[in-house]
Amino acid sequence: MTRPRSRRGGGRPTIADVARKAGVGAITVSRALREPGRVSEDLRRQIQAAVDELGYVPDPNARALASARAEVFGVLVPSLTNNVFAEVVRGIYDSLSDSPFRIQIGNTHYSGLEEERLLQVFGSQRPAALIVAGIDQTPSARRLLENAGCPVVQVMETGPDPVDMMVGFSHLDGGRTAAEHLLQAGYRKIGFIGARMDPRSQRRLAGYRAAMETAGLFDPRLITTTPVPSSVSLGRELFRDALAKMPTLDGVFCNNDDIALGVLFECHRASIDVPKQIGIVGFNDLDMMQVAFPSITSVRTHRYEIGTRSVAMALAAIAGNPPQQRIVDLGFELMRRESTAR
Amino acid sequence: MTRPRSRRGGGRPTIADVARKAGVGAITVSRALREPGRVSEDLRRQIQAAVDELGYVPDPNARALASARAEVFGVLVPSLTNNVFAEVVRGIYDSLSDSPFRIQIGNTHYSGLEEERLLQVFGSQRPAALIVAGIDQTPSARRLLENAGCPVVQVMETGPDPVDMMVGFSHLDGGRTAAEHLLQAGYRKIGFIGARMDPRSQRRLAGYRAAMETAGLFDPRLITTTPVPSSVSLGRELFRDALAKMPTLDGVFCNNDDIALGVLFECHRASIDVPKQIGIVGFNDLDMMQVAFPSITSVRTHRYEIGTRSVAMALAAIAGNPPQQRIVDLGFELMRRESTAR
DNA sequence: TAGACAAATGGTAGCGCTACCATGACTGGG
DNA sequence: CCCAGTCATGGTAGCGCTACCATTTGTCTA
Repeated sequence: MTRPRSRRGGGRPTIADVARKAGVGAITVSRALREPGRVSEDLRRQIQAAVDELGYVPDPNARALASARAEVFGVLVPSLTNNVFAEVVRGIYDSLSDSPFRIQIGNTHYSGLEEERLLQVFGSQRPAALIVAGIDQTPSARRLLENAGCPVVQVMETGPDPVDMMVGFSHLDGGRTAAEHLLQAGYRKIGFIGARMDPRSQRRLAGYRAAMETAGLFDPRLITTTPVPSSVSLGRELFRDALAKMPTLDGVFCNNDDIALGVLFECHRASIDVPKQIGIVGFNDLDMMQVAFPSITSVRTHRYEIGTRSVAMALAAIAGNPPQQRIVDLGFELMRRESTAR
Repeated sequence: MTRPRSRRGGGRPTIADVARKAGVGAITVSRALREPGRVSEDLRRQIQAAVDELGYVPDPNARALASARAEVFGVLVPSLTNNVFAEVVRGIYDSLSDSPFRIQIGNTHYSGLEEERLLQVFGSQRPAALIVAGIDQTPSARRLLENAGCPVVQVMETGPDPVDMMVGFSHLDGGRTAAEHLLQAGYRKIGFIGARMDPRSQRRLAGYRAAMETAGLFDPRLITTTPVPSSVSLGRELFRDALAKMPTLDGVFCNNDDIALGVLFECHRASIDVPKQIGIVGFNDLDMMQVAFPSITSVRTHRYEIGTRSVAMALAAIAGNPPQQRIVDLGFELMRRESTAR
């Protein structure tokens, strides 16, 4: 016995209601909504009128089930509050705001295991594309990405071996450039200060180290790091530690701008002249770097563009035109400012 | 003619595969996964073994379609990069990480129309709960929230008329407290500097104004605002404008900490003594406020807790125990620091 | 010991949509 | 003028899961 349209769903209009009202088949409604070109002008108008009148909104869940593909971009980042990733995510959102795709963000907390778990969760939805931060996935996470059955973009870094596509830049080169700039400015005892030493920070450190070794000035005691998450106050503390360890320090390359700001404030507090006694270089070039007094030299990275570019590549791949260039290096730019001008 | 299990879905194991392998009905598998208590110990073990062996992961789309309810929390914030909302979102994520609920974030860009559009999109998924920033929804957005058919939590602010539940604090009181503090510290020509004057900023301004009027010191020329999004560099510029307009300014209450930091840097640059010549108060109390030199007085808000609390309330409501207290005021705390200690 | 009742399990029928094929109406080339 | 080829439309059969109702078995009370 068929109950009379019980509507356990709650009474929202369905595609069948629209079809009935427009006097066409359900499929035609479905097509009119998804591939308007394949439905005649006339019917399209009729259907649109019925849609408007009923206030019909397609059910994305039913759509995903029937087509075996959800209109969802899965995005995996290690942190939600770190401004760097927030900018990437903003770029992704802005690029997708006029598309039918929804976005689902996963926060891995810098954990490979959490990344695997989230990849599993995301994969179960059959997303349209996946955007993941970093290139250091665990072997099993990498396997999940390879078998995701959708375009995958690794962002923030470039490397030799993409799962599918990549957009980012070389953190090693960025670190080297920062250190070389300090060397050219005449600083010699240049420290490295870093918090939350994730793989990208490690590569910046490696770049710093390469530059220092080339100059014959490397000394492991110049390095001060901690696994603790980065913050301005931590920058201050780490700088104090670094000075205690090596009182003759005359420059610092900071892992990121928060740390650099903490260093600057500690210099103010301890009446250390910047840039005369200490040169400071940050990383990412947040807005505040140019406003600080003195303004702080930093390596500008193109975070928002990484987000928009990754979406563009994924959309192209979804449309069947995978970009010819699978690895996109957006580079970086050294912004020279007062903090290293002596 | 039934084709032999065509699996247009792509060959992943389904609940029927698990049921067959475990020698039980599909429903029993479904129950074992969702309400283990209702399935006998024996079968539960058998089913778990089959799930593990096949690597079965339930399809959330099919689940949502069948149960008319998606395991999704919809979250609407006006900005992704503003640290304030990022903290709220982080609290939401952390509270939900061990639950089956996924999170979908919408970025309204401070636009009521965009908020309506996103509410429509979210609603079509039949989310388990909605968390939205602010209490100033457009009438039609409010209607969408009322008819969402799920718990709704408005966050960041409290007000008299919740759609369903609320977690936040009074921005008016926060603004008043900041201004009163400056007054008590002996400042008289106290300016208000604000960017992106969203409704919350407007209420902070109203609180400032109330305090100034009570003291008989209000002057509209003390107010400097702009609709432009907030940033540290903008803080610097607005402070310059404010000083040009009113050279005798001796204190500023800043809309937020970014602005306050910009003001501090400009003071450094212009050799204006803080706190002697100018007192500065920020809002939100980001980490850097306590590290700045001089450290900056700010109104600490409990953003992460707003996130965790809103989830707790929503989960309780989903479980059928809506909290007795529908409006939760988490308050704020004035952090007195060097920038107002003269 | 019968009857009532709860606990454990299963079958059926969709949820709302789209893939896949079928159909009929045209079009155009030989 | 016929038939292949295209275009517009529709019907059918699921996608993978769960709500809703059986059905069976065991347990307790009168």
